[in-house]
Amino acid sequence: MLKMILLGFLNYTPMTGYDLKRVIDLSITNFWHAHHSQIYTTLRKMEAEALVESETEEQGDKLNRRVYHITEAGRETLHAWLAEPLDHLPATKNDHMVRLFFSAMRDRDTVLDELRIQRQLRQQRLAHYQNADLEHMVSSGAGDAADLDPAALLDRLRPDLGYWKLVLDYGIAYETLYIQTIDAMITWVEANT
Amino acid sequence: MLKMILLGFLNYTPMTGYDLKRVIDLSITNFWHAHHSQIYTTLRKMEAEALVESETEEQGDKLNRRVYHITEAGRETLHAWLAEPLDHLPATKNDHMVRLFFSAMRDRDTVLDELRIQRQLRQQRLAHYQNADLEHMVSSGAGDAADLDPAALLDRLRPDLGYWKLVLDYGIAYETLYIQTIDAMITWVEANT
DNA sequence: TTATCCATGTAAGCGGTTACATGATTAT
DNA sequence: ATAATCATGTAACCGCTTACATGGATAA
Repeated sequence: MLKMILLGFLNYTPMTGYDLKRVIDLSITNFWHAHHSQIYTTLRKMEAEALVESETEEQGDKLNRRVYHITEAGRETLHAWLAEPLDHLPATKNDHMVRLFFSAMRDRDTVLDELRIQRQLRQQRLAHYQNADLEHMVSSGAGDAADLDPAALLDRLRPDLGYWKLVLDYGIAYETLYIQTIDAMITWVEANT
Repeated sequence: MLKMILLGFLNYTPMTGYDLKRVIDLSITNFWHAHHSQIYTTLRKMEAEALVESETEEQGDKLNRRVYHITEAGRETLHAWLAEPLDHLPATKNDHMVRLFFSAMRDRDTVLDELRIQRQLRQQRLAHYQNADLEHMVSSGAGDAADLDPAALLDRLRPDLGYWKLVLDYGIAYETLYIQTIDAMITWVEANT
């Protein structure tokens, strides 16, 4: 999966591992994440599989940048992956719900504390989503597309913007629901324990 | 995490690895899951850590059942884990949203197919949740609590039932929202691509 | 001057998946 | 007769986290 994500971003423009880490953290971080260590090692594996190639940008006394670009084989792999519709529900994990499941054996106050903390964190994430301005993020170079000027970049990514907004809207709807759910949970715990 | 889940269930009653696999799949499966191979190996590790102990039930020509029970150290570990409120948002992963994010480079029909397939799967899960009858599941021995009769079992698990229902209600609300979101996505794709 | 950003890696180890392997019992 | 359920394991491998390690450039 991470391989496909890296191919997905490299399909826009060549980037370093550092760039990829940043761009993931600025976009799909709440649907997929990876530490830099994993990204660097995965890129090496992908190069061995000929999905990407890299050139080291020599730059004097600074640390060299290793810039990766997607290969034709990489593009094919990416498109093959996207061509086959996902035919099962992605597995979800949610520590908080698991803990809630076992909460009859906990202190009432601990449960309430946890619910309030989670509520606040969800609220923060929601605010972050709501303040996100995709067009601005793209044109200010969040994607950092090499040698293009902001306007040209925005133009090239115009078709993507619609899908990115769909994903963002889902994030907003999800966090909103989660907060409502937590509120109902708090009310129930206060009344029934 | 899996260790805590196993402790959580063993805290109700002693069980085999097979039982634990089944009870997880009947309860929190949509918030956490594990293959039987992982459960068996994890139980062995937990026994080495003295969190659980096991006895092998000899039963003639049938395959022996290895019944695990929680130890005092296990109970302490479980309670310590539950006592500390979760202070960060659990990481989420969602292949479908990641794929949607990259969907500008896909065929319109592939995207729509995928959305419709995902919608159907979500609908099935929702129906499953809506048909779930917690009291019936407990009293008919889904938990399989050893030597207790259904009525006594239900009585003992009465305090848990409230929390289980909260988690179930969240599941219902989540799937409902997801289906609505997919519908909006389908509409958008049909109109704009 | 202190912290953050840029930039890249290695290594140990745990978590988790997939596949292999076996075999009796019970339900359709 | 066939499939599903009960029941337990091993092994290879990949994914992922955590920690270690380094060092220049830039901003507060």
